[in-house]
Amino acid sequence: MSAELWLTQLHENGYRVTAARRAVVETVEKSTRAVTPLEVYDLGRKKYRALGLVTVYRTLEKLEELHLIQRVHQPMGCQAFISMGQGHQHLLLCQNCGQAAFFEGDDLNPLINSIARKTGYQINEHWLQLFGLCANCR
Amino acid sequence: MSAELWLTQLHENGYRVTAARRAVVETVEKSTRAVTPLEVYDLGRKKYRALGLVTVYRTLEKLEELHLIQRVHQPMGCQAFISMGQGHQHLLLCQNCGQAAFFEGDDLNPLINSIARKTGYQINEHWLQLFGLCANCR
DNA sequence: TCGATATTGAAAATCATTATCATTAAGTAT
DNA sequence: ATACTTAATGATAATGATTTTCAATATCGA
Ligand SMILES: [Mn+2]
Ligand SMILES: [Mn+2]
Ligand SMILES: [Zn+2]
Ligand SMILES: [Zn+2]
Repeated sequence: MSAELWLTQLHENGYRVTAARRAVVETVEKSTRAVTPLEVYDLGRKKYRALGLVTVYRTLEKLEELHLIQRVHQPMGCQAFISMGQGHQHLLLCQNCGQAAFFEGDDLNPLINSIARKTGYQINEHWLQLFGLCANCR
Repeated sequence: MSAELWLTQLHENGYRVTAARRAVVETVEKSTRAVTPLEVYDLGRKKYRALGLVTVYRTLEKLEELHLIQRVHQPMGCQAFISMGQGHQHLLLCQNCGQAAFFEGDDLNPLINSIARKTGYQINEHWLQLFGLCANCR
């Protein structure tokens, strides 16, 4: 559904909407877990047979640049992407099946202020990620 | 200082203490920022001329396995290591010079419990990392 | 001191990612 | 709807980081 929005974003930013990009966008947008370029390639080829792996890399690059997707870091590797959540959200990942859930409501300000005072750092950003087992896998 | 402890750890776990490993250990242990294998190689060769890059990779692998070092994930790349903090600590990294500071005292339990309830996940682990500018760079 | 074998570094092999380039096709202007 | 400019594509080659192989060496317990 929102795949169309992504394609609109691409178009509005001067990029052309092609069959290859459709396949990539639809694949990544609908996934509820982080997908690697190779996974996107395999899944995307079911939608568009001629899709090339190189184009997957290039399209993911553009989607990341437009903040439509984000890179997901995990113990097993950091070359996976998932759609960007709405607003200030973080990820909760299933260690067994990879299922991702977004959450919000973390309030790190007290901690951040305290650390800033103690260390003298100016703190600009934070990464927070939770790992566990989803309802199905636990 | 604590480099000797690391070497002891290696020895106690059945690994031999060699000149190459000394060079790697002393380099990584004293660094206050995350270092890549290539950086360890360059710095380590000043201590032990014959050091090979392959040995750096192999030694880092063992140090990580013994929980003496940890991998550091950053926007620019995830192939860097820094000594493991004492107890439950997280990293605060300078976006300019890479200077790392450890901090503790984060209490995510209320958040984690709340998220667990809402999502049905069993949460086992969390990653938290702060980014900013150190006192020198700000 | 000796000897079994873990470790080493050079070189070759892998593997993921990136660059080239001739061909195709998106999208605007006609 | 057609033509045209040029972004985009995918096959292929190149790159670069990490791993594997392997013969030579060095560690460390006996
Ligand atoms: Mn947050
Ligand atoms: Mn914590
Ligand atoms: Zn799961
Ligand atoms: Zn700094």
